[in-house]
Amino acid sequence: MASIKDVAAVAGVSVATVSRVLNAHPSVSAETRARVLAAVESLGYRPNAVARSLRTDQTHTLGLVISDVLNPYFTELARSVEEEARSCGYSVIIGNADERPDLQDHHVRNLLDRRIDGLLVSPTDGGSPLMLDAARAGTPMVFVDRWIPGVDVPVVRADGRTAVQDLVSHLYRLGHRRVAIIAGPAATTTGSERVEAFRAALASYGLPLPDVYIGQGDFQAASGRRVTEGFLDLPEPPDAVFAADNLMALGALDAIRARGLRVPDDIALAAFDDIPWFVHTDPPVTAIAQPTGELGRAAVRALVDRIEGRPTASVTLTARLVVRRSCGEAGQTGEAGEAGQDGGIPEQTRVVPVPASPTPPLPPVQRSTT
Amino acid sequence: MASIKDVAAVAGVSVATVSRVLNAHPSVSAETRARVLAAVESLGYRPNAVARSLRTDQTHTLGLVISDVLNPYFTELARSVEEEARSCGYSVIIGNADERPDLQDHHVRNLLDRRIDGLLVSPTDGGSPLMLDAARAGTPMVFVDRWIPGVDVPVVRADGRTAVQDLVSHLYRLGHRRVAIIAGPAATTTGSERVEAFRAALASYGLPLPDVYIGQGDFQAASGRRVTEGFLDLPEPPDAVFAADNLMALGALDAIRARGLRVPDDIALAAFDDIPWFVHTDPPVTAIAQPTGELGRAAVRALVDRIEGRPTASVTLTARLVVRRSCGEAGQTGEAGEAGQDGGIPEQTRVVPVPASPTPPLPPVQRSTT
DNA sequence: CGTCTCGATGTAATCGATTCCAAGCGTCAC
DNA sequence: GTGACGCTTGGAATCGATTACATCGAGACG
Repeated sequence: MASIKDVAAVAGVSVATVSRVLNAHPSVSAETRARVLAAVESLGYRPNAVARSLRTDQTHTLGLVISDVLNPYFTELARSVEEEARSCGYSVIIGNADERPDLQDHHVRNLLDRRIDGLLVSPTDGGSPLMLDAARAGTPMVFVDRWIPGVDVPVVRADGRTAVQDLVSHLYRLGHRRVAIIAGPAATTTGSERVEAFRAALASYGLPLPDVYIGQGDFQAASGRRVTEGFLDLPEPPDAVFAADNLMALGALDAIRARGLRVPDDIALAAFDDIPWFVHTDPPVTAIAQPTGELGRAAVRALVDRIEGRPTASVTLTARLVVRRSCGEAGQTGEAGEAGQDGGIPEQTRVVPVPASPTPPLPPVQRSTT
Repeated sequence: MASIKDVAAVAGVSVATVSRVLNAHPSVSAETRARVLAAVESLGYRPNAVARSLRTDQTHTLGLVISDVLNPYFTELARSVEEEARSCGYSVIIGNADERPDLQDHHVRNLLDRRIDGLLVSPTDGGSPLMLDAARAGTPMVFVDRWIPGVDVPVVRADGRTAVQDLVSHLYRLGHRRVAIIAGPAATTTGSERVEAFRAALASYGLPLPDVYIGQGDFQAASGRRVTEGFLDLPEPPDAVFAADNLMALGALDAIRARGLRVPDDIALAAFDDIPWFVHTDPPVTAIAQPTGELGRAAVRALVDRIEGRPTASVTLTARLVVRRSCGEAGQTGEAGEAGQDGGIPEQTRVVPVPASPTPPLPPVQRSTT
């Protein structure tokens, strides 16, 4: 592959001049520039990004470490991250942790070794020494979706408390009183937060959340199935189940169907994270939708700000409840084609008109500087 | 960040010796090795992969350019590729083309600039000059799923002809005679191949595939919806629709539901590419399943072979029909929990027991050296 | 007409590794 | 005693770029 030396030789100039032309340095005569460009063209020369990175100490690359690519929520997040990064002149290298701390560490180490300019992480656990060290050492870093408490790193996430409150209100009005949750790993913020929000919302209706109604999942489908089976084996099974992510909801659907039970007649189901498929499941699943694309874009902007030395703010957006049929038929239906998803596909969906809620709603967007 | 020089200084040796220790070169005394390792440890030194790549002209990185990350088929493919690559000591950088040739080119160029060791591509179109040049220039390359005819690059893919034949046989037995297809872009091999296989299978049953029953899609949900609407507007709409990928099937479901029609009573639906969600849609969707994980692994193995100078073979695996309920109830039901997907989730599924087929079945696996 | 300035270009150092070559030194055989 | 050999180790070139500094020539100005 042709190098800058070859170009210099063909154009009859020094490598410095070639470099100047390539980097749009002003002090190159028009005539020389043309000659160099012609040489570049004729050789099909492309600068070696590796050499350039070594010299400039910049890779124009962002690392993104996510918990599970197979989860449509993270897939969409990854996509929006790449899109925004590209428009900012950065590439993205994705590391998939599969919810495994060791794999997460592997990817963080790998990305750091490659000298990425900045790191976007949705941590799988409470944080390995490696990640904490990196943060402390000044690697530009931003947490997205999940975060690690006590680390001085901006966080871009969605607050689901209002939406969870709306969900509980929805369940309550449909007559559900024995409600259970399939929780995510306690080590993740989203895992514990969603349980707490759910518990608080239930409490505001005077409903308990007994321990047997808290199933420990790991954000994967299989755990949703396992936990749901446990619920159904209880002497007094719940009449509604809330899955803390979409894959565990899928597992729950599996388990319920395997028992020959019907949603929502025998048991209601709702999920955190909305995905296109939920419109077409049997029945369509009521879910809490995060502004995923906006989350990804905001995270990239925050990280790029940090990389380029600008002040960086944490961003909190709000999630919203999307009512479908999996918790029971509300008074009204709204069956026709409705609000579209990203691609403009008609969705069988109703964004809940903020039902009467005993707790004050949160402001739609919070911003705080870190 | 500490460099090899710092390590050398701390250990009281030259950089050459440090490098030897790091690369497990034999001629270093045990005592020196220990001293160097101690220095590495105390400094938290990690070798700079950028510098190393520049010197060795190897990045130990594979590029993967896929057509659409949001398509669960490609997500799973990407995941298995990364997994296998990791076990071979390579990292993967994914480029998402979003079915856009310009984006595909952007990513190929970017990956080439980064001097990846090899390229895995599922081309969005017939192939840009850029990609053809790269192939000709000797960049180790392997096509996966889709390919570009006439280019001397190994192909790893699944043959769906048998499965399509099985599908048509299934449709025929259920009484469907007016069958339509939502095709992918003609520029992709999978786009045209699936139409041809479908047409051939129909012909073997004496059924026509008139032009009005061939809808032009682009592998995205919106096009599936649009094409299906067109079908339903025909004076004589089809009684069965075959979508050439899962996203277009999703769009078709949307369109059918928006008309208030029922699957399979009013119209049957089947899809190419099986995904976990198809088990839980209303109704569960009959689909042609590719051995996605194996495809990804085989592709990586082929590419690594090529990179490391071993002979490389094209690989063709076979897809199989998975019968569910979206084409109508067959004689039997098979309602209980059944064969699992990758994660072991019970699926409401029946792998078709190779129905009587007028054409001879293909051998299960073909291998040919390229 | 000499010098000063400025634009255009080249020379060479540098980034952080790897690796060839040479050198130092101890040991052993003759 | 000395030459050869082998084991360790260091010096220095190298990969392909960027960039500070030097140089050179031409035009401006006193």
